[in-house]
Amino acid sequence: MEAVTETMVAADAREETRARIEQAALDLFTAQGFEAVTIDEVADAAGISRRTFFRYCSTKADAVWGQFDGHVVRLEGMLAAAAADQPVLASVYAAYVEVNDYAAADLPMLRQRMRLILTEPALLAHSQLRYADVDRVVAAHVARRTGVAPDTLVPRLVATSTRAAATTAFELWLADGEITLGAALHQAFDELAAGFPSLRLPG
Amino acid sequence: MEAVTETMVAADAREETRARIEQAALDLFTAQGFEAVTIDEVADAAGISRRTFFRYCSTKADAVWGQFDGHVVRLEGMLAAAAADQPVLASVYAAYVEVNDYAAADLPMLRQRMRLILTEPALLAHSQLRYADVDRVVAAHVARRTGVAPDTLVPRLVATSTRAAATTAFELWLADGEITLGAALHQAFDELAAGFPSLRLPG
DNA sequence: TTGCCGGTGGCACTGGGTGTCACCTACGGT
DNA sequence: ACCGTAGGTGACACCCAGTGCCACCGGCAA
Repeated sequence: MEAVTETMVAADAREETRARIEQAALDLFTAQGFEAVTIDEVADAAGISRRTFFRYCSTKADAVWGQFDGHVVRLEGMLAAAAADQPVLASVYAAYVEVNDYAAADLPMLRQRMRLILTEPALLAHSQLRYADVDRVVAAHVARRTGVAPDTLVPRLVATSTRAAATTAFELWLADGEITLGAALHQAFDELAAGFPSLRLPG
Repeated sequence: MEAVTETMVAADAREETRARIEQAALDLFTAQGFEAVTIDEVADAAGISRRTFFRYCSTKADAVWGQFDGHVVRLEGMLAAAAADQPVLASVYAAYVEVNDYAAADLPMLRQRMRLILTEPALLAHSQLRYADVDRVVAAHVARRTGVAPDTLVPRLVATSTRAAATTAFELWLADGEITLGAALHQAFDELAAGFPSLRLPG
């Protein structure tokens, strides 16, 4: 459409379309609610056909998640590269903080995305499927480090409860508005790793 | 259909129909997979119409969960009745164990149900919506006990991570076949409450 | 008998998701 | 310049979950 467009290779055009879909979906879902928006409306807003929408996003809910697969891969890489002498829980904690260390420019979109995911029931449900991938990666890391099978108690429990901590940190970050995402993660992980010390303080 | 049926009041007939739907759904989903079974097939197997199915279960996934609302209510009651001098985490732990103390006769159906929920992606996603109710109840209890708002870090974190522990215990119970559900819950909660002590043991 | 009422089934409709095909465009080979 | 191919796209038809509406049928009270 413009001078820039002319020089675009196919991959670039694809990426640009993907971004348009994502932005259209986030805006429409935020304005009208996830259920109230039709895929036809998202497709129209993104300037593509309904059929093409499903070639980019396998599900209506997928449109909200963007490049989440890349996050899981990055998390996996960080865990694999963690220092061998670092305590297991600390390595998981550090990887979660690092993978969620967004540039300031990305924070508004992240807020929009997470608000939708934590607010809209259908998206909250769908999130479980995405988080299951994260859990597998974390459980595999814990299992490797402790020398047990990945489907035993401790790896699974560490994976699910650290993810619960991360999700809680996101909720806190969304609701507060003041606190940093990193600070929220820090608080949540400290509570978890120490067995909820603040519950033992005088009421 | 039989002599017993003649004496049934409306409420009894409704309960009997509900049970037939649940059993038909569990069996069909187990045999052919959740996605592969149509609601028409479940309705036919239960001897009702498709439209009536939706009067008993608001969702295809709901057919698997049975009387789960009652469990949440019971959990809430147990937490409210917990001794005031009992540590908060211990009261949550005890309530989870008690609400999951099934009669031996109910265990096969529970196994079938939980296997589906933890195995089928659509049901796993849906479970997040059911568990959100549990989390609210637990968070409210922790908040009441600690004198903070229910939507702050500690209540939310305790709720999500204890539920993560319970879910992990269910996974363990399903996969193992030997271990008791109560024993699995015990192991998971002990790990969680002590900050994952087994991670500090020699490799 | 009449009128009401709760549960049921049938029907039509919306909307998410998939399979299929025809088209078009960019590219490499001749 | 021509042709063939391959990948992205749009249009269409289809399946199925879920909803609204109405007609029916049973029991029950006046």
